[in-house]
Amino acid sequence: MRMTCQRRVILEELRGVCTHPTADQVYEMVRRRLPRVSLATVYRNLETLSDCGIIQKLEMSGTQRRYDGNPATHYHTRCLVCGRVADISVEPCRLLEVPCIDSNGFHIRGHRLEFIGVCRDCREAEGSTDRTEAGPPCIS
Amino acid sequence: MRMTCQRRVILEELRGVCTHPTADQVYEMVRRRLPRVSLATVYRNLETLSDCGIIQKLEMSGTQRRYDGNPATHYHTRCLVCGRVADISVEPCRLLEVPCIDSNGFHIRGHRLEFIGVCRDCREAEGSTDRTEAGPPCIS
DNA sequence: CTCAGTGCAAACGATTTGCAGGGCC
DNA sequence: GGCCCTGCAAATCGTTTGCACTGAG
Repeated sequence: MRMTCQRRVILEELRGVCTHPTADQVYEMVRRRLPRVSLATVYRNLETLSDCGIIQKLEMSGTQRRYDGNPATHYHTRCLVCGRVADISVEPCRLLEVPCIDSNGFHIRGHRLEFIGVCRDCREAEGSTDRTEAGPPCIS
Repeated sequence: MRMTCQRRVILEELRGVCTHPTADQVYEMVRRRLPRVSLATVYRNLETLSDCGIIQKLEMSGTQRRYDGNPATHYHTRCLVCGRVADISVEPCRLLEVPCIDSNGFHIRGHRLEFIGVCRDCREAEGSTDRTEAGPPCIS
């Protein structure tokens, strides 16, 4: 794998953030340093880099793909309001990764786990506009 | 919600299989009974039915969406060779669903977990060359 | 009768690909 | 100097949407 200028900048930019950007966000970041770069190049390099295990491709819950400069196994939380993705400090469940045969004949080789939640910003935005603020103490 | 003919057939067909079909597979199934149905109608109804909690939308790792006629919470295994999806008999981890605030300020409301493996057919197809050993602890 | 639901076609958005040059090793 | 990599544009693919019409309640 050749370390071209584009590839290096993409990797540097991705490692420089903790936001798990989408391909077009990476494109915008890279474009500030390499104005003539193309989106296709960004896609191709993100693909190549994740194939090599240098970065991580995050594919879950039917949304736009995201990329993570940290190749180590760890889990993420996704905000169901704004889509933001953050790392979460849950230990990887190695138990679930022990190869085994399940009842349907599948040879299990791994798992994907992500958490769904609401980030602080979105909670504050929601909270200031509706129901939660005005309610009297709940006596249930 | 009106129970139109299209909606009823889509639901019946989806409940009649355990293959977790994609929208176009549902379309083909429905088309055998309603030849003039449109793919857009299938998409719209699958959306409506899952919004109502009657069926489940499965949005898994970067592939085509799939649908499940069983609305109860359960996990799935996906074959990394052929993409087939099957139920897996792992108890939902209720522990992970207890609302809590993580270290990044996310209010966790749920999680998504899927298992990745190779189905029996694909193992046999690629198979005689490699690992046939029985795996240790089995999850299911 | 009314309006949610339909079929059709066209739009859409994310990602991929064909191609003719350009530059890393 | 070979050939991997690039930029550009167009293609692809799953999914969604605008519109006029239809049929369930």
